[in-house]
Amino acid sequence: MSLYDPAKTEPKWQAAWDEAGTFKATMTGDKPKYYVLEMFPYPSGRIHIGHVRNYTMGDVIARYKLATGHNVLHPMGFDAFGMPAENAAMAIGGHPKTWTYENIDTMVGQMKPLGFGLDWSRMFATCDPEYYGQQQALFIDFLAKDLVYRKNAVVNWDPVDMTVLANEQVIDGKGWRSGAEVERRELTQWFFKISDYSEELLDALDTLENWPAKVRLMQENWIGKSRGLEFGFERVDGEEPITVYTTRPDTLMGASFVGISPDHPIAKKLEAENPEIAAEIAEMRKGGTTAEALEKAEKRGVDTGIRTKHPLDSNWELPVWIANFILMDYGTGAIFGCPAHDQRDYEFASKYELPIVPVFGEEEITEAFVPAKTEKVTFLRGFAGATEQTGDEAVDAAIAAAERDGWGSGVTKFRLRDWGLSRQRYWGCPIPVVHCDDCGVVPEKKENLPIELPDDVTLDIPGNPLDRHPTWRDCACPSCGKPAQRETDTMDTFVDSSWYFARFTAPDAKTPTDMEAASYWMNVDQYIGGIEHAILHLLYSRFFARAMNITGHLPDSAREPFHALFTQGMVTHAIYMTTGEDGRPVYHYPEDVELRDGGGFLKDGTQVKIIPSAKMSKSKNNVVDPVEIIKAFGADTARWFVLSDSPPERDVEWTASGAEAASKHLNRVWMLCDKIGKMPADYAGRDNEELMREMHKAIHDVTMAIDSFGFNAAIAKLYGFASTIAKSDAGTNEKKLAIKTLAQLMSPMTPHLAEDIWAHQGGEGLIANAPWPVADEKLMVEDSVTLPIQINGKRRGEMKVPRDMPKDEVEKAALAHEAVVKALDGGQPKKLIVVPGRIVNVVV
RNA sequence: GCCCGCGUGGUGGAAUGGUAGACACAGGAGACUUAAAAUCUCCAGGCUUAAUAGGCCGUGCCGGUUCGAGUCCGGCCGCGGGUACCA
Repeated sequence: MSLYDPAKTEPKWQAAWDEAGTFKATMTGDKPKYYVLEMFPYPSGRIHIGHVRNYTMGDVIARYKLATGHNVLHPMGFDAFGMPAENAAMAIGGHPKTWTYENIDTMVGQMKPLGFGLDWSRMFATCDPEYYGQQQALFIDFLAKDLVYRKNAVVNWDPVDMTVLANEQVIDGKGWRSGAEVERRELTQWFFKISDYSEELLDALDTLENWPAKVRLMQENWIGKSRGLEFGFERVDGEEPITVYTTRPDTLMGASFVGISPDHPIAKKLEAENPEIAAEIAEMRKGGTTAEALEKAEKRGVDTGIRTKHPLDSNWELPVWIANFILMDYGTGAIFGCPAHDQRDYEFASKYELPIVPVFGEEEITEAFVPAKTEKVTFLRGFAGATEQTGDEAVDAAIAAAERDGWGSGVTKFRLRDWGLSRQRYWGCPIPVVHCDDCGVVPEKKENLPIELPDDVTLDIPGNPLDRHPTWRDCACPSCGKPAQRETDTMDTFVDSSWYFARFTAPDAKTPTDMEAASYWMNVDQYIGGIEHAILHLLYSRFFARAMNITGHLPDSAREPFHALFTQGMVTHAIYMTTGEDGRPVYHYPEDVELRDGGGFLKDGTQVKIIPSAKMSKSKNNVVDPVEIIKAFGADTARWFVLSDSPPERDVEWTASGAEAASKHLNRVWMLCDKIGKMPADYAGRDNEELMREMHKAIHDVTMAIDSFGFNAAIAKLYGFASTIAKSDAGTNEKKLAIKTLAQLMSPMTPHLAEDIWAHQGGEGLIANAPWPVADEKLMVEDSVTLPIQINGKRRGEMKVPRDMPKDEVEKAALAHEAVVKALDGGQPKKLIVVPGRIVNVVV
């Protein structure tokens, strides 16, 4: 008996696919096209098991679509700019570029043996000058169409290292290297005008029928359309009124104070004039910029001394406070505080002993009362609408009243902010503009692109090396030719990943895209990636597709670039952590940790802290390298194993237990094939009809499962079908057909083994190109079904009846069933429910 | 804090509102073998019972809708993702 040897067969079939150009994407013939894309990886060093899972899913779809007669585009590349390369250069020396390209080589070397059906000829990395040069061209075109502009925005500022920090580099409000308390500081930065598209990006979500509902909901909430009232608080001192925006104008009679952001113009003016307020604002500016940090920070405020008049009662004066929880970039940067019906206002008012006056509900209040706006409440101090009304009705009535009396107007606002793309970092795409003393900010000429990053930089001291490079900044003004200076900010890496899918359609084009290729291949028919990208990456890409359409780089039909989206779950693993001498966490690889006595220990006996179940991430070292499984069992086993058991959309805690069993099963299938190959050609068998029925059921079920991303379900069916073939006493012809069909159904998951079986059974050509089998529904039908019998909803028996037995006969048969007779005890059933082919329920 | 998910045997998980636990892993028993490996067969949610039959309980917790709820609704608890400079 010959054993299946993946180490020999897998490279053989990979070479055969290469030679036949099986996965090279072409636009030829009249076949329909299919573009399947998995989110490209960051080249962190080595691939981990999460990558294997993700790319195997995409490959199953790609191979299945190839077999169902499509021109398939299935490319791969690398999202290669970003902080980890700089961090590596700081930590271990070397150059980000070297580190990145070496990682890419390693990862490609690990991916190729997995046998993915990828068109490798289209591969690129976003740090290739050929790619980012085209990205610079896009930026210049966006600039010309007013899709990019400059404004001030806050960043995390490390006052010791004198550098901007990423949110990830701020730990508990302190800089990760210096340990200094981080401050929020304003810088002039570049922004994409994504907020101009808020309404369109929101409305178009309804057209994305093949996206998960949860992703659409998350984007809807992120865009955050709201209707509210904008109005001015007149100042007692007669200065310009303070304009506020509120989504709860119906609570205006519960107003307790007017709050403004520390970044509000009034606050800034006071900061410059009044040292006490300046000191207080300096305190408020401490800490990082994340929404989480701002929301969780203790409420803090300072009375400006300014007094305003309540719009409904000019004798009612309200104080103006600067409050740390009010954001300048949402609404107008100013609010009125209604502590009775807003949790944050309640905390603030309690702390500073400001009045808390309920508008609806009960007079006595011990916490903020915030019912859903759809709920009906009784108003104690309403000023518009009925006494009893829902929040929504009250808001509408309040806006109508304000508009009627002319002191405010209803407005629609969005939470979505413009996309800040400036990064004060080296390893990113240079922003192609020049600062000229005479001409101002001028875009670079396209013929000068790409503006390449200089190689001769050092990252041993904090800050952006482009700023301190002796010559790189110096250039001629593209407009007047006088000496000028380059922009030293680089682009957010989200820019790189917002159009790579379009570039894959023509990766060598001398313009960002080639319209013919883009029109043929776009949109991505099936996009696959992690749920962690549900908002930012996918929203930015949707914006970019629109911007690229406006600038003539994508057809109208590609404004929504991803036809269908599947979000796979993450592979998680415990994090093993110790604390370094400097007090900062040190993360250890799973293979360096031994688990015993309910704890984890390093080789030197040090106990590690175990943080259970977190997303595999290079920065936490909780990654598992698939190389051991591939070495021990081959690519097919790894592919089969990562798809089996867990539903693809669910997170899965990694464990290798079961990999060996998966390998054994594949071997069993091979031996079954070998055995069938040795059957006498004329053996007639007995179970032919039954085997053919099971085969057609398997074709049907597996096809359905693949179509709906139920890979684990497909694999469960394939286990069953393999076992059916093994046990069946069918004839040689039937068995050969069955094993070839099994191989075809397995081929998207275990392509090498499938090719081998196909060849062994004399299949024509490559199984990768063989047409997908089609189930004959007529051959799937069984004549009888087993109906469970319930009494009062609990299963008490079952009966076997002909599939097409009429309902009244089923009823009769059920009533004659011994369990029913016993339960009725001579009486009549209260109700009898018969669901044909499913169930009988007798209510007694 | 806010937004979005998820929660089923020892484990991964299955189940168009219709027999909860398919299919696997780990485990147990057996067959084959001098032995081991490999392979094959069988058992297996919990409690009750000598065992079987039967009965009771059971899909994070509490409540609701329904002839019938893992599935739908409301409230809680726990875990995960995102939170605009990690990618």
